[in-house]
Amino acid sequence: MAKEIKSRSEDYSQWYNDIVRKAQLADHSAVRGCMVIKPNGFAIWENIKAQLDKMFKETGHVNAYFPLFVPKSLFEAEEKNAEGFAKECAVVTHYRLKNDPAEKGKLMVDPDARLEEELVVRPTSEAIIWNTYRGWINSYRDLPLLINQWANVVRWEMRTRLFLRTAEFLWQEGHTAHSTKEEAIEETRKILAIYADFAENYMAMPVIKGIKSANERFAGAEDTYTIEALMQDARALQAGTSHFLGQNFAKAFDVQFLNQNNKREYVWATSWGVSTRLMGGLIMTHSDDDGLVIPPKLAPTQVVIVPIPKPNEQIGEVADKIMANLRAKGISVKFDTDKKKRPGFKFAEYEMIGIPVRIGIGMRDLEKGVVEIARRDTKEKMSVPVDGVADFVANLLDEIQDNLFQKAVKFRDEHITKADTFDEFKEIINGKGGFVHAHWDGTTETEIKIKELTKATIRCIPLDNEKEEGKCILTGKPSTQRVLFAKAY
RNA sequence: CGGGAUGUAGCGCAGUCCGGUAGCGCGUGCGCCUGGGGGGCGUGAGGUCGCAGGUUCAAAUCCUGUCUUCCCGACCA
Repeated sequence: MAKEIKSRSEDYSQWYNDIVRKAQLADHSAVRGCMVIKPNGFAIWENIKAQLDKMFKETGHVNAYFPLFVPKSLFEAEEKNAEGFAKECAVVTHYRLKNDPAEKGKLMVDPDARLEEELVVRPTSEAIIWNTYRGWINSYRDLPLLINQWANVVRWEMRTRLFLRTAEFLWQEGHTAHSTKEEAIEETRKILAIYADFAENYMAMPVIKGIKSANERFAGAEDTYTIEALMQDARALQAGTSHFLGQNFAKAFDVQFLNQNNKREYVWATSWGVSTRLMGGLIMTHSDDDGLVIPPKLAPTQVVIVPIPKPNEQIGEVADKIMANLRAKGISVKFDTDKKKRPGFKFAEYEMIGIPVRIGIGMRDLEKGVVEIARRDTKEKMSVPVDGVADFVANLLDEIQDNLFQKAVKFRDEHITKADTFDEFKEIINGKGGFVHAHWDGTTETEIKIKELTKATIRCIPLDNEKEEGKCILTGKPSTQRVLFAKAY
């Protein structure tokens, strides 16, 4: 059978689309720019969600749910935020349809059912949440308020790609209120650390923690912190953001509290989010020309057992025993008893959908008391005695998780390059790509100019950045540190 | 939102220029043979040609409109 996935070297975009389709992660829908997340894709998202949710709760956050619609007057209250999102908002103007008198069987918007005030479909929930918080916060005893919500949001994007940028997407958005600036900044950084921990230790996707330039900052924030990952095509992906909002929203929505000295103060705020975009990052960090590769910690099914050539009683017995042992260790496993498909076909199919470990059991193996274990990341195959399978697989899953991360780290590190002149800068951006570590004079004007000339943007100023005197690569003006540039998704 | 492509069977495509009532490969149903990396032979099923109008004796094909998807740009998580 012909290869069904375009190779990465031939056409990276097409490869990505092929993976999403062939691994049955998502489909396009009847609605422009909106996707259907299929069971294979949603199962991974559920794992992402479960782990993050646990981490949020361990740090004192609780979940709640706020409405999809935001009255326009609330939405516009925080000016910068409203301005930032205005161009991509869906707006509800009517609340009723009626039969179209001109065309039988058709419906039309009832012109008599215009809303007095339009409702904005949330592109993010700060407005509705801060309007609500005003009623919840009275005293310093009510603080901090640490709330998260899992929700869908809508941003009317011109150009969409499955998972990476869709008009509607799923995400979590945390919205916290604090009595001091320091505590809010600490919260912002704490969440960033959780995101980085999750990205690296669960997704096996190395990230750089940093702070955004003014130009790339979230509208309405004082500071935006980010985790930036690098995809296999050497383009950067913003994988999560955590915002220190200062008192902007507290002032816009008049959220004040009485401090211990009985004085009224505005609260300090944060917001933070990661979205289904992480799925895109996961795909583009690990997958290869044979299909999806999922790190074991997020794989809905970690191990699949394939009988060779087809199941019989003896193979079934061994498979059952192995499954029981694996499950006792908390490993998810599936036994493929489908008699209609051939082993070779199953091998290819499970590689396509990214199951980390495959166990092949045939009569020839059983005569020797072994099974064949194949790992998805390296395609390596090993013979392992039946009795030791559970321990072997448990170790192997850890090893795969680690190997995926190390491989990604190596690639990322090889694609961080220093540039000291603009010619060098352009050569790297247009050549090997990746992050370019270069001096910048700190002005938005220069940043925009560089973007116009090279399409590279400032991804972040790394938190662990070393201070270093230098000259801006474009203007030659003095600079105190290098920042990371890259072409980004 | 601008430029360029695209839409025909589940998937990938040909047919469109030069209108005449739809075809190929893969998949799929059934049968037999096979069986340690996407099997072989045989025999079937499956499409109001994206949608809506129009021209015509006749439209996948020509015209108009509209929508989808992809690529490039602008915008953006």
